[in-house]
Parts: sequence; structure tokens; C-alpha cells
Amino acid sequence: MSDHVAKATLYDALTQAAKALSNGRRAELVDVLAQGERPVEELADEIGQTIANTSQHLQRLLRSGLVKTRRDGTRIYYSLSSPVVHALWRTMRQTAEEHVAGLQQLANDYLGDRSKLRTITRDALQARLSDGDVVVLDVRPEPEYTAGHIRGAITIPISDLKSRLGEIPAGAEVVAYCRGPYCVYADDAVRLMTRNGLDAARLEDGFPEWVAARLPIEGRTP
Amino acid sequence: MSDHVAKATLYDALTQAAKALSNGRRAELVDVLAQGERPVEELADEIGQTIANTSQHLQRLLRSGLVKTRRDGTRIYYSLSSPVVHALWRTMRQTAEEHVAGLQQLANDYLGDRSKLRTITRDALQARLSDGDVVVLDVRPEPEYTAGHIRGAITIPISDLKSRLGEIPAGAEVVAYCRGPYCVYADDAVRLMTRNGLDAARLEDGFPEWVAARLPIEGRTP
DNA sequence: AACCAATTCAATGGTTTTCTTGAATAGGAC
DNA sequence: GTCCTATTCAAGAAAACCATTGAATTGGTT
Repeated sequence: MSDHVAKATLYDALTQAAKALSNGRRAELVDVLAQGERPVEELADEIGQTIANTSQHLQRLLRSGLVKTRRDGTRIYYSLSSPVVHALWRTMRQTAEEHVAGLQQLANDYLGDRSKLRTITRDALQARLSDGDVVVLDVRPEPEYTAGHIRGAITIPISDLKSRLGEIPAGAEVVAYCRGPYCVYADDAVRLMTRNGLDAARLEDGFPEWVAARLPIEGRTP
Repeated sequence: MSDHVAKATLYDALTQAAKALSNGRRAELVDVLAQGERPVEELADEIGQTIANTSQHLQRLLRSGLVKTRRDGTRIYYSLSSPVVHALWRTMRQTAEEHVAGLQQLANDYLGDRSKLRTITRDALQARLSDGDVVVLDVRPEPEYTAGHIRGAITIPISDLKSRLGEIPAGAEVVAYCRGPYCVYADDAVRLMTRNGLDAARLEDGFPEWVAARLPIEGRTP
């Protein structure tokens, strides 16, 4: 093999990870998988695609090594191969935020106006956790809470929140969190709780970042 | 716009940076541009493509915001928009190294056997720089040396090295460096010098990593 | 103005991606 | 074994991507 061809082949291989993440649907999948393992059908539902199509995207991720699978009876659970994959996704996001034209507008279109939402940083939340005067509320779908959550958090998925507001301990401030900076669940939760007279704020970014910062968690996530 | 469409559009936009880097030729371009700005014709030569094709790849990078241009007379110089772009390229590379099957084999095919090359870490080199008993040799093409190089390094492009071996100060150990871990120039230089009785080693990775580590440089790079 | 050099543009054809649809497979329950 | 469920496979069409070719632009030089 000529040097020229060998070089081209090597650089083609070096871009495989980028190719795997260069599709919006696969990016959504990685965003969900960063919360923990999930079976194909649930993933298809999360990204709003057919099962066949989702399966093909997942196999693309599998071929490039970014995810792995585990069979349990008739179900096949997908999960990220390692924290490096989530780090790549975060770096990619950051690069897009800084350099891709029009991204801010698209983010606003999807996320809505966040200027009126009170947010709290990871460090601030951790500091207040030890004081115990704050309720941490996980509003992600139940399987993601089960797979792992912030230590001491309670779970009320956003879809149930309206009818289960009464379960939230009264008196303390509520901090809601979800999947990350581009997830709207916590936004919706804070708006709903505020309208109902609760003192609510949103944790900046989400659970995977909490894990990456090595802050205390509990649940199945190792 | 429905929420569903807005979300898909946002995630599509978030993958733009990955899409831009998801092609081997564009990855090679970023690797070269990480050394400093270069005009189109030289870039085409570096990646072994036609000028028209190189121009189109560069404009793809430009549209996604990863590079910027500067006109000087009849030439147009391309450069990376910010250090974030190089960080993305490094993270991408690292992810591929850890997860893409067969990458090690392809790297060996192109880089050859490195086991007999002595290498020195960045920190070790910096420590010895103050002692002054080491010659740092930049074997990249001249324009890249001019754009910026390790403080105190001398330049002999790999293409000229054989006929200019006499210029290397005798007596001291020589440390050669080039573009990064996937660049063969320093490898070739160390082999050539060793065959000629010089005491030579290769700096692990290359100039962009030296810059990223905020070690001393000189030349035009800010 | 005429010419030249560097770069971009536009059109073409071949390849790869992506989604859809419907059939095939593999493990579990009866 | 037969049925059921979760997932994968296979085939096809529309769109995007990529290298090639030759023409068009833009700024500089004579």
C-alpha cells in the first residue's frame, strides 16, 4: 500500500467517531444513552423514530464502537462504551455553540425563553445539599432515574408532575434537573411549579455533567 | 414550528461541527491548519488533492465556522477559528483511538514501527531546554516553522534534512518534532539522524500540543 | 487595457446516507 | 411444538456527499 493511500485510510478511520455522531438522530440517542442503558423500543420512542430506523442508527453507533449492548431475555439494552463518548458529545456541542452560525436562534426556538428561569450551579447545589434545606427533583423518565440519579433526589417524571405536585415536600426550595443543557423537562417543571406557588429553580445542565464532575450519586450507575 | 421539528432541527445543528470534521480530507486539513494559517494551494499540496476539491472542502469548513480566512493580495489564507477546533479534533482522535476497531493496525500501516524510536515527553524536553544541552529541530515545512515554533528550535524541513545534516550543531542530543502523533516527519528525521551517528529522539506528539500546554513558543503564533 | 496567478463556481456522475416498508430471526411464554 | 414480542435484516427511493472537469472571478502586474 502506498504511503499516500495509507495516510488517507488512517485519516478516514480517525473520522469514524465523528461520522457516527454526525447525524442529529444519533446525537439524540447519545444524549439519552448518557443517562444510562435503554432498550431499543424506548430509545425509538425518545427520538420519535420508527423502531427499524432507530435500530439501524444504533447499529451504526455499535459498528463505530461508541456504544455496547447487553441482552436480557428478549430485550437488548444499549449503553455508551465509555465516558469518553460523552466527553466527545460535550466537546462537539461546545464547538457548535461557539462556531456554528444560527445555533443560538435554533436553541431559542426549541428551548423557549429561559431568561425568567432561576438556575443554580452544580457547586451551589452541592453546597446546599449538606444543609438539607433543598428538595432535589429528578424529572426525567423513570428508567433514567432508576439507572442513576443525584444522591437524595426524588423522582417525578415531567409527564406526571402536574398531577403529583402534592408529593413535593412543602417549605423547602425545589431544584429540578434533567438530561442536560438542551433538555426542556426541567424548564417545564420549574415553570409549572412556579405557577403553583412553589419556590423552584433549575440546575444548570444535567445528570451526566453531575456524574462527570464526580459529585455524589446513587442508583445503578457505577 | 412544532416542538418535534424544532428539536430535530436543533440537534441537526449541534452536529454541524462533527459533520464538518467527518471527512478524512477535511481532518487532514485541520491537522495542517493547527500548525498555522496557509493559502489554498499549499493546503491542496499537503493533502494531495486538486485545488478545486481542496477549495470546496475549505469552504465546507468555513460554512460551519471552524475556519476563517484572511486575504493578502491574490492569496487567501485559511486558519482555525479558535483553539476549540483543535481541541475537538484531538478529542475526536482520542475517541477513535479508544473505540474504533482496526485503527491501531491502520496507524501501524502508515506510521511503521515506532518501537525503536526514542521519544521524549513535553515536560522532559522543557526541563532540558533550560540546561541548554539539547538541540530542538523543527522538521515541518518552512511556512509552519515561520508561523510559530518551539522557542529556540531550528528549522530544517524533512525534505532538506539529508543534504543539510551538517548544519546540526555537533555534540548535543537532537530532539525532532513535527505536527503531532500522526505525523511521520519527525519519525523519518530521527531514523535518518540515527543512521548518521547522531543522538536523536522524537518529541511525543507535536507543536499544537506544545501550544495547548502553554509551553514557550516564538514566531507569529500569538 | 491586457495578461497572469490564485481561488471559486457550476455541472456531472458515482457513491453513501437516510428513511420507509415489509419480511426474517431469536428468545420467552403457553 | 405454536404463538408472541423485541429486534434485526433487506430492498428501494430521495437526498446529500465527493472527486473531477472546465469555466468564471478577483486582485495584481506590465
